[in-house]
This record gives sequence, structure tokens and C-alpha cells, in this order.
Amino acid sequence: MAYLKPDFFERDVLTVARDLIGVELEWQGCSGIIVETEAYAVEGDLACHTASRPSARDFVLKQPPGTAYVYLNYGMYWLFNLLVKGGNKDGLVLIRALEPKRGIELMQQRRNKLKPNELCSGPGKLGRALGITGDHHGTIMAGRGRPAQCGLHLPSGPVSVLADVRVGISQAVDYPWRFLAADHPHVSVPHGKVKLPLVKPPSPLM
DNA sequence: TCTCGGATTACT
DNA sequence: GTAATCCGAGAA
Repeated sequence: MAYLKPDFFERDVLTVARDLIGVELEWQGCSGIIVETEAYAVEGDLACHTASRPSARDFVLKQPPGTAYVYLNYGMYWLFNLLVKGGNKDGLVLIRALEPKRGIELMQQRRNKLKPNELCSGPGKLGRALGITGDHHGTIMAGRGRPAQCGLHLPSGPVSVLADVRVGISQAVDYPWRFLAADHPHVSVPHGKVKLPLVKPPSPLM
């Protein structure tokens, strides 16, 4: 099974976020099938870190496509993103949920959970299950420099993917930029169940 | 130096 | 419903 090449990440961030569904994420002895992602665009997306953080903009500028963008959220959870650049729309793809495949015992140990469908069903849970921290910010996940025991593998067959609005944001809340494996039991929030704010900030149509 | 908000989760 | 927990960014 071959690793994804950098050119996978040199396309439109929405296309890449969609195509990552079904991909197997291998991470230091553990692995899982990606079943939920969100796209964040460098330009025109107020929910993206690049809209408010010069450091994120700098990261996009200087790092190659396929690099991991890792950050601490709510002071507690490490969230794992992949850099997309060189296509029509650059951005970051948040990996939000996995179906665990390998290293399940280790993930259960880290998460203090028994049920496999709750191990990685959310971006914070996933980060904890895989043992991801800020030390992994900048890890190259495709091409030269990729660490052994880390990588991404294409699915063997076709995958059914649904689009939905993104979770837990307060800006650009109505972009349908969340992608899910259809009817999959390991996602964080099922398709069509994301609660929108009562008064939504206006978003331009993309 | 201080304040605030945030791509969340688990527990009451 | 809300505590836990901390960093980047901007104001002062």
C-alpha cells in the first residue's frame, strides 16, 4: 500500500477534504480510516486560523503541502490539520474523526474508553487517542521528510461522502465544508444534526 | 501586563 | 448546564 504523495494536497482544499474521507491515517503504530473532515480556506473564510492569526498565515506560506498543522484548542485538546496549497483554493483540513484500525489497545489506554466507536469520534478525542501534541506541529505527512510510522493510504474502493455545515464555529457557520462518510457510526455529529447559532453572522456565498 | 475568545469534551 | 484549562492576539 503506497503513501499519499504531496500532489494529493496540491488541489482545491474542498476537493482534498472530500477525498480524505476513506483514507487510512497511520500514526506511530496506530491507524484509522478518516470518516470526517472539515475544510478551512486561507482566503475568504473567517473561521480559518489564517483570518485571525498571523502565525497561521506564516505557516501556510512557509510549509509544504501535506504538512501537519497542530494546535491546542480550549486549553485542553490538540487538533490535527493538514496543509493544502498549490491548487485553486489553499487551506487547512481538520481531521475530525477516525474509524480505529490498528493500535486500538493503545488508543483505549490513552482515552480510558472501551468502545471503539467513541475512541476517535471528534477532533479532540482523536488527538488524544493518537497521542498527538504540539511537538507534532509541522510533521510532514507526504513526500520527503515523512517520518517512518506516519503516513496516509488511499482507500481500495469507492467511498460514499456527504457534505454538511461545520461544527463548533461562530464565523461563516453556513459553509457546507464538513465531509462525512455516509451513515458511518464513528463520526462526531451525524449528518444534518449540527446546531446553528440562533442569530447567524452573515456569510458570503462561496 | 491584562483580557478575551476559542475548529472541545466529560461529567453533574 | 458548565467546569476544565491555556495560548495567540490585541489592547492598554
